[in-house]
Amino acid sequence: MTAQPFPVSEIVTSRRPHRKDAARNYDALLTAAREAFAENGAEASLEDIARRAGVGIGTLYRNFPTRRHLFESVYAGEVNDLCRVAHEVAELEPWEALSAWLRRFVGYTVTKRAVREALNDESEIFLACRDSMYQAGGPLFERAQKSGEAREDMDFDDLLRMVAGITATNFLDDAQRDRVLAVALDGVRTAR
Amino acid sequence: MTAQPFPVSEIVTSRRPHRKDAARNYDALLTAAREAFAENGAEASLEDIARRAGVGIGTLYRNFPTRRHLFESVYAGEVNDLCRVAHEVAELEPWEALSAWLRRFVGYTVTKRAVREALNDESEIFLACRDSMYQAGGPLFERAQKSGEAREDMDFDDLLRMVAGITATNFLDDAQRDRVLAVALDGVRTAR
DNA sequence: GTTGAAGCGGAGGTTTGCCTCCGCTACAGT
DNA sequence: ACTGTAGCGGAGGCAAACCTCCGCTTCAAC
Repeated sequence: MTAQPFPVSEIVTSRRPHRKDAARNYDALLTAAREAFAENGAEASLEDIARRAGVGIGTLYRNFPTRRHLFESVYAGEVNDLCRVAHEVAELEPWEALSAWLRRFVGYTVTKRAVREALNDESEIFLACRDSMYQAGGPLFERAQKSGEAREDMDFDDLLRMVAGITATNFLDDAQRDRVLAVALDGVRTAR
Repeated sequence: MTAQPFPVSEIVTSRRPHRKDAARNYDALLTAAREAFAENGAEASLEDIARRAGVGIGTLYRNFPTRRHLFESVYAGEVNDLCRVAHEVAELEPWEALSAWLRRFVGYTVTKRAVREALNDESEIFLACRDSMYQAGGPLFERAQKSGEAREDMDFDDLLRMVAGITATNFLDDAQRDRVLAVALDGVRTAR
């Protein structure tokens, strides 16, 4: 949520301010935005986000001149986390590592809800974020392919979109989501 | 698009008017709405729909008092079609029948785009539509299960949500969508 | 043809969200 | 402690979409 020394955050447009109160507001906005985007999708009301964060609408616009700036900052934060997780799971067995990482991927609610709208987006930041996420997660998939556990006739982009699509859907409950995801991943796995 | 003698349409709220011009407008609205919903999701502008249909906004509201009436009418039409298709494919081999039906399911763009928002909806009409769709499509799935081609540890609702989720996502192109869908369906199939 | 009623359509009031602007506040450097 | 400036916040103007209402049009029954 705050700054961290990872590739993606360098690119991100708006910088966390230096003054103490301002920095607090910045963080509050990011948190509020993540919540709002998760709840209402990428179209969430900016005024509502400012209200949640307990700041004026002016403050929101100063930190994030456009809705896109805000959205991209939140998105970049999640991508960053995912990149870090990819490093953390690298020591597990191939398939285990991949599916652990995908489970984390599922947990990122902003991306989950908005990825459907944003995944085709051409903006520089989105592309950069996707790149670094693909660089972090892709090897996990390739490793699983090399070890013979993941099928060869699909690529990492296919996989991510599949998982994103499934997790963006409404389910009766979390159990159903997990069940469906497991079925789909069985399709990714080669002969069991 | 117009009236047809199938279960669901009985329940639908708004009736096609008798007068010739009125009936034409009604159909035009339904067509325009389907287009608009497919393009912009369930939040499409009603004024835009009226414009596309070449009628005044007042006419739209007379036929469909609320956005929901309109949406439900379009939805019901697609459900109807799907029910009919289910009968048509009944003579094919079990797995073939199921996947042929699902391919048609994928083609229904309104449902596809909006199902994610609507599939948990509690409205009477939605429930009724889902019921009749499940009654039409469910047997195809059960047949595939009995013949040993579909796994037993998931139900038809799981399957539909999985397919809906995947097809509602953005893909680079249709080829990718088909590829991903095929992978997921491989997960549904039992040992090949 | 006449005529009554069903249907039409869009002007306009209302709401909701976007974004700018500027007088006020409070931080941090000296 | 003082003070310049970065930062605050919300009033208010604008745009978009919603929905109602009512005078005009057009159908179809006779």
